[in-house]
Amino acid sequence: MSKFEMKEYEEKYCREWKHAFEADPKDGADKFYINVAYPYPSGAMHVGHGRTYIAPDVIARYRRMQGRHVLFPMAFHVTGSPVIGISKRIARGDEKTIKLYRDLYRVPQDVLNRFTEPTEIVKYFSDEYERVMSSCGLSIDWRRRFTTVYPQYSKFIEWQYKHLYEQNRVRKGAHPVKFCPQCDNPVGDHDLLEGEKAEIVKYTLVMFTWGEYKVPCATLRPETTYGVTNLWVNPNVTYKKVLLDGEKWILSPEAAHKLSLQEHEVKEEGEIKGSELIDQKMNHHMCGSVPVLPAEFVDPDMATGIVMSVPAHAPFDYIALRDLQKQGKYTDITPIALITVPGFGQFPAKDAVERSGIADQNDPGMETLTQEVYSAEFSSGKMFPQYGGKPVKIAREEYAELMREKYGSIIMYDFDNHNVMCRCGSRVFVKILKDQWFLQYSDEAWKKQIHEQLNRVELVPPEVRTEFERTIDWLKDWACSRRIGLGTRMPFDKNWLVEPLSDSTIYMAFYTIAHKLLQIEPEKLTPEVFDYVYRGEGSPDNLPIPKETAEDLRKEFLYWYPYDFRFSAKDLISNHLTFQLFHHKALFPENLQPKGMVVFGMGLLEGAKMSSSKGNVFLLEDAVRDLGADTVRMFLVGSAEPWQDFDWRKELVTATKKQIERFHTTVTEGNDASGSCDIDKWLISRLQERVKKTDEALQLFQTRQALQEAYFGIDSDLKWYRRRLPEGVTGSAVLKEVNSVWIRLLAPFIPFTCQNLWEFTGNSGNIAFAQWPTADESKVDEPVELAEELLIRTTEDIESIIKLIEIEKASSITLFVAPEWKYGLFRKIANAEDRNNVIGLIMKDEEMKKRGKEATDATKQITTLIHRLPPDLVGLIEKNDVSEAKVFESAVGFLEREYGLKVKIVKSDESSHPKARQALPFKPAILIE
RNA sequence: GCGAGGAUAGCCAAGUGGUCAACGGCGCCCGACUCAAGAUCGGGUCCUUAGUGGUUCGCGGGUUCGACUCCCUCUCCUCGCACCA
Repeated sequence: MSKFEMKEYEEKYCREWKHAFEADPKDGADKFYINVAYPYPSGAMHVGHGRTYIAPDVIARYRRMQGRHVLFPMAFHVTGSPVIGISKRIARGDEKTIKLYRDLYRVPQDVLNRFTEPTEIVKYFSDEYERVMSSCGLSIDWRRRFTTVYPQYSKFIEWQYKHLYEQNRVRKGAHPVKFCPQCDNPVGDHDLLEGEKAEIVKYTLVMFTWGEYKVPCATLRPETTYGVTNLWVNPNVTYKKVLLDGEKWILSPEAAHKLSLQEHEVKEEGEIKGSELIDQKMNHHMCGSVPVLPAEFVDPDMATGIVMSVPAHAPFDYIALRDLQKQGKYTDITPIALITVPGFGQFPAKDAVERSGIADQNDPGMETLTQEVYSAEFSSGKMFPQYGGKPVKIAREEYAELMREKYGSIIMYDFDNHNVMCRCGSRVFVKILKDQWFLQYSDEAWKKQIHEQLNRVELVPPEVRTEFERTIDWLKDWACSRRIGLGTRMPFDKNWLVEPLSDSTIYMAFYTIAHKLLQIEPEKLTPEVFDYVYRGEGSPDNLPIPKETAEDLRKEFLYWYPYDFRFSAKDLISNHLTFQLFHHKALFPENLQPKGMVVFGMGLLEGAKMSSSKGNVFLLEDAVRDLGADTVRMFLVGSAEPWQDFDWRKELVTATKKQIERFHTTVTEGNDASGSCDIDKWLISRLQERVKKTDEALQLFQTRQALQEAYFGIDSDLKWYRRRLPEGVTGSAVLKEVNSVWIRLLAPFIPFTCQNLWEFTGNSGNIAFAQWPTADESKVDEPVELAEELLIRTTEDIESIIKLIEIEKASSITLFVAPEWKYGLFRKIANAEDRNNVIGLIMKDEEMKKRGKEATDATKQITTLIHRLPPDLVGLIEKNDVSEAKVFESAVGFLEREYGLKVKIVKSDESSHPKARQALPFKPAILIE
């Protein structure tokens, strides 16, 4: 088979299969609905995407051949903002982006010019996706293809959110987000140039008063306010006087700006130098009047730029105060302790500093030291009795609340240390987004339902279950509305778009009738229509669509739903895969909930992580063109199980191609064979086991294991088969039977080649619908397999001996077959309760007693042998009465031909040769001389 | 840092208490075919060795007659940690 032919039949079948997998409800058929997370078509498909869709296709094809009525649909997710960014960058002439699309994805220049319009990008790539997916032989019903911005889909989303809203699962809330003022939009971590690990920290502002002014000190530890001895202000900073929500405040300029983004009205009124604040007295209800001390370490860009000092419990404060006191200043200030911590003395901060030997506040160890005291006090600290005596853990929240209620404290958000930059180059701040909509995943009752539901979902591989459980527990409310991007407007608040992950939770239900919905004018798809179709609520009469249409939609939905399995990459467990469980539960009854999920691993390219942005990808289209779709398929599902990471290595893929070619050659050649041979029975017997194992593996989605059996297993059986054929014979008629089974067994993996061979071997029709082979137990012949196993093991022994001796000296092989009494021993030991202590048992036998040492030696050897043989085999040996002598006698011709030596078979008890005594059941003594 | 999963011979990888020196593939080596190369086919591939024995399955301990397999410590890797597909 030349490369040319492989390509040729692949293209031919691709055309023929265009409509082959369109699935309509069929009465009496056992449906199987499988689906995959749809792609976001913003770039070309690479081989990593390939596996995501090929693995489910293999399963779809397997089930179809089993007689299941399979639905495998596909659509495109185009909601969200990435393509908007891409088109902007292309419009702006961004080198990197243009290079990626022009050179790596090979978008023609005229098309690229149109990419300044975001929808053009997804339009172009979704067509490309369909083309490439088809060329891979994916058995998809393409009539159901849609994108998430089709008006009919929007109607579906509106219907869904109307329900969620009515169920009170979508609520308005305010949340702090990372926000870029220049883009005027929240930014996710992937939008950041810098500071990706930055976290939003929630400070409590402790409001000191200074005359008519309020002086906010930001703290993470409001419970320590009783221990404040002074404030710290940076004398070199010029602070602002502002009117914040109508009150006079003093704070750093940066802080003023930050708070203006956090739902506060900030009006600038004037300035005041830090130095002017030094030595002023500030008041707070909880600590009284305290002085302001100078501190250059105070960062105006950190929270409010004014800090309260608790030298008893904060190492930083302690050292700073100590340094000033060393200069003879502020010697009247003494730390005020208010927390006891096991392992520390009266002043934990002082202890920690002295223990660590840190000399000054610029020491890099200060950070760790602070953390140490902070953690110790948080986990095991207790407030002094006069401050309530509660554990810090609890007191902190209580004080924070008290201070917000009584002492004018408010919350301020800021990043922890990091400088955060947007991709646009502008600095990112924390902004409170008000009126944002949230899905109430934090709702305990809802969570409980999902936990219960999860127990009924089949998960592959089973190990991911704990991760799902964790995710459900960990989920908080999810902001489900966006200002910009493509998508559907919230039906109850048209100012917001439904967030991209939030509009992709129940679209598997849309697939079931997508092709029909797309024929209906969107405005007719009212919530009442969907209520009837998807929930069976109301009546099909008086809907905007004809009654028959409504009933037909309802029927088809119920025919396919619930889906049987959903496939997705493992990184979606913590969002999409779990979200969809929540939404299914909210909208559909118990009998329509998801039944199973299969989670994928990631893809590597030559050992390195695949990444489009780094250009480290291999395009699926190129792979199919260069190596053939079947090669790509077989490699992607055969080199690792779906949930394991796979590594696309050119060398291995090329080897896969050769394997397919070998398969093709073997089948083609075997087709002409006729007649029959002794070994036929063995081959057919083995084949049943291969079929069974392949099937078992596929049932568990183990595509790799299935291929091991279906391809390599049968291949290696055939190897032994050919070796055992009489001289000059290349095969027998039995190969036709093997071929027929083999072709069908591999059809889910390499459908093109199998279709070609299917026709070559005289069949017609699409092999995708041919009958899946099943094992025929009546063809399993244990004695024959056992005899062959004995021969295989013996040849291996002979070969290892030949390898070790000087072969030119040898002229004959003698096989000494174990005597009957050793077989008796074998059975006795195999059946013994305790195989390790059988000597006593054996020696009760008078005959064995007479044999003496010979018997004890044999017992030891046989015990070891039994431990070393596969348990199944031990059972078979014991059960079947195979005459070793006969097996070897009939194989003398074969053995003599194999080794070019004279072969003699001798019963060991009829020989006086010392070697003969070594003979064991299933392990003849071998003498080569 | 937290959560989940993982670490097996040159590489990939199977293997969950005795079937294990460890399936299979790749690479490499030898042989057959060929004028030759490639492809294909057969064999070999830890050290030793008449089919045996020894030392191996991230590091270090432990349980057991016996551990790649069970338990503990540590090291390293991958994924996720949210408003993003």
